[in-house]
Amino acid sequence: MPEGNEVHRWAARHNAAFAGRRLNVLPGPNHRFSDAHLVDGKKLREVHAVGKHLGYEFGDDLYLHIHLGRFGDFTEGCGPLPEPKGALRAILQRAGSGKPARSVKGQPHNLTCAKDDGTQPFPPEDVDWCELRGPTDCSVYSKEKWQALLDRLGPDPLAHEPGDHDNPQRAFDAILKSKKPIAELLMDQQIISGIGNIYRAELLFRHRLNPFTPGEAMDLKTLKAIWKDSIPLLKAGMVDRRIVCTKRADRPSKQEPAPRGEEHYVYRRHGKPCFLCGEKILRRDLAGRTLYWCPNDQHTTAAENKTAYAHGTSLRANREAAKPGAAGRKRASALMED
DNA sequence: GCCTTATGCTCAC
DNA sequence: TGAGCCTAAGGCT
Repeated sequence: MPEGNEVHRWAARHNAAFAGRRLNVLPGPNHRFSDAHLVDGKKLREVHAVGKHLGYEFGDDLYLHIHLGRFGDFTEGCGPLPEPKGALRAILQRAGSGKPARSVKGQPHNLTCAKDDGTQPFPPEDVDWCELRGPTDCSVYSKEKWQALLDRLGPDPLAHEPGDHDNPQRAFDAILKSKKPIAELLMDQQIISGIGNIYRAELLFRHRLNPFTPGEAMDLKTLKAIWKDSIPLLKAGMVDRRIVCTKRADRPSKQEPAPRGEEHYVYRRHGKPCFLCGEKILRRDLAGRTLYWCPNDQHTTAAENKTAYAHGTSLRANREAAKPGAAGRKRASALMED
């Protein structure tokens, strides 16, 4: 369930564990990874990460493309493979490994993958295999197809190789030309790659921005500040498998690390008081995803606040209510009576 | 056990 | 713009 920070972390770990080695690449028991045989037994050259996409380069024009989507996740282990389960999609395993089995579901890590920072079950050098579950995509690309994907993606705040993906100017230009709200533009992977629903909500709050501001009404200085802020925020993103966006001084507890419930300013805090001003956090659907914001600190208008979901009703009921026409309202009222 | 929700994306209309 | 797909966890009955 990653945003760009976690995808880059997997790339770093899998490079350390698997790059330069021959791998067994196996489909799960549900036959949904029909390309496995194309890369099985081949040597992995390098793992690439751009935005939320992973590319396992096996040479010979073969890139295993993995996109975790909302639900995808890896499990890592050492030694013999565990019993396969139904939802499993793919396994990457060092050819010829055979240590005692240890496994752990995606664990807390920082992007740096420090070996001895206390957050690792074991260092990536000791990882013999990984299992993949629930990805949106797991298929083999040609180099041309991989490159076409890269060309389509906007700059990535976590890009570490000089080139297009580390140059934000393209993103700034696209935003300043658009009439769409900034909250929608920040989620658009063709504009900026790697930002997801948590970071967009939290970045907008950290810069006290009205999420409904049209891109063309933004100013370049603010866009540069958001970009600059996003880099350390994404890098430091994972603490105990949580994305933490609050500054220590802003947390009610003033504690470090952030206690549960104090990781985010607005994300999934609807109905709760803003840490800074006490106003209730609002939420609504925007382009198919839930947007969270503080009406006071983010200077939204009364009309904009009126579009927020009613408290105490389900997301589904609110989505139905937002649909035009009497039928939608009827469905919504039926749901709300539950 | 059912319902809801979730860090995402693609395709058809 | 809406439907569909992917999986797991938590809250509720």
